[in-house]
Amino acid sequence: MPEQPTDRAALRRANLAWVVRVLREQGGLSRAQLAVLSGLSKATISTLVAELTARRLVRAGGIAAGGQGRPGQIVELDPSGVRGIGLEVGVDHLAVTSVDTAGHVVADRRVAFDVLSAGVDRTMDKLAEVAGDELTAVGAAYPAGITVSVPGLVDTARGVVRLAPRLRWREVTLADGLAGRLGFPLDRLTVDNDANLSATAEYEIGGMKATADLIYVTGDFGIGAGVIAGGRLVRGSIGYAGEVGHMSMDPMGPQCSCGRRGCWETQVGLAALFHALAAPGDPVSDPNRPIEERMAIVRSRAERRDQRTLGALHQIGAALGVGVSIVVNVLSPAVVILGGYFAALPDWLIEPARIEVAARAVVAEAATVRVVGSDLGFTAARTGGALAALSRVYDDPTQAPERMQSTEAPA
Amino acid sequence: MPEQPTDRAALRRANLAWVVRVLREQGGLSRAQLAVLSGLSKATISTLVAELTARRLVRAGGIAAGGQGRPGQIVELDPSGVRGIGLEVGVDHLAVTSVDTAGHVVADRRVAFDVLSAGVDRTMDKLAEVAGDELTAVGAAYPAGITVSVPGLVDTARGVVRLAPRLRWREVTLADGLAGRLGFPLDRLTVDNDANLSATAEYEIGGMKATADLIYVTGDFGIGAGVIAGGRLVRGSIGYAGEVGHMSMDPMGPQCSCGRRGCWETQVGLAALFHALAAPGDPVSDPNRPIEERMAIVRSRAERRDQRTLGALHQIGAALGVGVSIVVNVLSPAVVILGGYFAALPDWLIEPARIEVAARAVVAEAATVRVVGSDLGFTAARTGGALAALSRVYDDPTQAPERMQSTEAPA
DNA sequence: CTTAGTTCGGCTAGTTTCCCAACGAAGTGG
DNA sequence: CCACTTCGTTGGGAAACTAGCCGAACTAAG
Repeated sequence: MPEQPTDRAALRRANLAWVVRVLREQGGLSRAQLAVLSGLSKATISTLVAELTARRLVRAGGIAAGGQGRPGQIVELDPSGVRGIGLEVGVDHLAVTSVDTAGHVVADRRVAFDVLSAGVDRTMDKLAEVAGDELTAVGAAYPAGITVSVPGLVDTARGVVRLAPRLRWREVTLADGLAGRLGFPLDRLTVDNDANLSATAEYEIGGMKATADLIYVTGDFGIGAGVIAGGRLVRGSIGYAGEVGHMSMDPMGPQCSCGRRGCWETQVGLAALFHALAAPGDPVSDPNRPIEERMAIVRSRAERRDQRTLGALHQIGAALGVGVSIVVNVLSPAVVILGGYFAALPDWLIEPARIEVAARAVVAEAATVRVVGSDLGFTAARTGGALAALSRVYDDPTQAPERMQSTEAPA
Repeated sequence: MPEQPTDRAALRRANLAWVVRVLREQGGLSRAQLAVLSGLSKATISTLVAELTARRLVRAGGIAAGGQGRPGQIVELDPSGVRGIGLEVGVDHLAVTSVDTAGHVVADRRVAFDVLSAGVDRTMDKLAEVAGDELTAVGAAYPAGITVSVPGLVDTARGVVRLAPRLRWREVTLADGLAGRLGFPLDRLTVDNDANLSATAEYEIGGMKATADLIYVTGDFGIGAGVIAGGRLVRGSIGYAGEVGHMSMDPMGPQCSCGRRGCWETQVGLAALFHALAAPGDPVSDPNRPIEERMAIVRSRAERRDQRTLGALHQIGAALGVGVSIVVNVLSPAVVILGGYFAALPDWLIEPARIEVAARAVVAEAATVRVVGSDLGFTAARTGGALAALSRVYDDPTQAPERMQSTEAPA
């Protein structure tokens, strides 16, 4: 099981990746600055930059202003060269997002689609169609990879969806199916859990970017978590880390769909929310309305200080905080990011959650752990997928194809 | 914060470390086998082995038997060259362990010492004395490092014990104090939490060795956990990961010393055990008896099928399982190792815990996660410390001093 | 406007580390 | 004893980084 030892090619790869990583974190830098930061010589930096330019990962930027002496020529990421593509399978929609090397979302499209009635094959057909459109739109840029976000347990190594109750999927060989339909290489097509990818998105470009220890909690009918520890995604031994929805919170709690009692999901899942704040027949509980619309109704009621709504939200926020405090005590993250519907009702859910966490975390921790709403909204998972796809090239820039010699136009 | 880029020295270090790591995991191998495993050339392997030999990390072993052709000369770790030293501060004792490169414990000494009445300074004096004796005993071998295990929250970067309630320590600059007293370089002296080090020991040499995702749970008055995910210790943003003792398990549970209700510790800590299985005045509850003796009494009662004892153990085992199931759902480890007093009563605590975990873990997980008792007993923490100290040299073999040229005796 | 000073980035020579190919060494099998 | 196989070393060569020099480009001062 020992990782590969390092040969010279790996050394080069590591240094190319280092340059890309620094440019990504610090923005444009001159070669001289890169040399100082890296400890490598200017000559080495120049060859690295030349190779990255040939691979269309970086390009010449402006001229560094100010200071004495010859100004440096800025080297910056080239947003036009490479794209990462994220796909998303939801219960009632499919979506695609494309990000450039700078981490900017250059395309985001969501199409309504009833996955349940379409079934696996027709869903894959449609997903391939959506992905194919985006691949065409990418044009001359190199599509570094495609990552599919799925709300369920995923065997990432094989690209198989083991179990996605909400989609009624079980043992779906999604990576194979898509690669075949798209003619896209299988090794650049991955499938992952939505919470994991959302956590990745928050880590890469979210408000708490580059926080090495963070946890993302999805708020939906099911509750899941994506865990990043020490700057690396924690998947667990069989890839099922973050399945926090079925933590036992209350031995006497209500029955859960999993058959047990008092799972966290029964306290803070969307079903619990609707049950707590609306009688049957209330439009808020109408499963045919889009979730954003229902959230808007809840928000307006809360703003009108409707007592039942406020009470329900407070109760759920508190239960949310109790669960979060457990995860905090296990993992000691710097920040817990609440996504999905939690982020849609920040004023009423996150504040009570914060109070519970502060009261329950280990003393010294309470002062440092932050609980915040996601600002990526419902696009977090697919954006994370697109970023994860990009990271293939970030981690090994030699994956990007080398451009022909710069055709120097003769005078 | 990008890590160091790779220069040639780092390349060499990585390859030296790779050889050591493989030899540690696979035992002795010939140069030819190492070349095949690594993908490096035989020539490169030869130079790597030569350097490691000069640094006394490996030595020539026997001759590989069997097969056609010239038999290979085995290269194996040299147990005499380097030592890792682990110190342990307990409430009623200090201890020291020394391990060699093969991971074998070559010395283990425990001295009774009342830390509470001695206070911080006298404890550090005594600890330095114990460590000094061991440094002398190490002789010609190179002491790679010293790691001190403390039952509490530790700032590992600074070597400061932030809070250790059982020792009544707060903000103790242990690394500085010891380094000064011992004349040992500060950068090779670290302080860490006992659960983290126990997890390290299990990962390095325990029965579940090399399991990349494992969790170690200490059973004592306080409950703590050491988390290894993806082969790396998870410390959390401020180093307080694994503080599972104060997870809220039951909103209506008994009062905890931390002031809240229903913490896991109140259900499965040693205090809960004694409370459940003995009336006041019972010798089992006598805090002046050593813990091993009290456990022996409990064990004999359980073997005699004493009803109160069996009931208490079953109840605690079940609560143990509920808590473990939460951690399992968050982290999806391959194994949960129960240490401390849990390991002393395996037949009566671990089996009920297993049943709860199987019933509560996410479906697919229940089949794969294992719950076992530690077989390192009460020495896990200090052994882990010694191994952690060794890992400094494993990770960068150039830390070990280079021996003079092999003084070839003239004929 | 000229000159001095500073910094940038490319260039060349040199070092380190790894790779390749060939070869002697040390066994087995006939 | 000889063919055969495999091991580990050796020498030549390539890849990648280093050191230091130089022209280029800009600022500052006279």
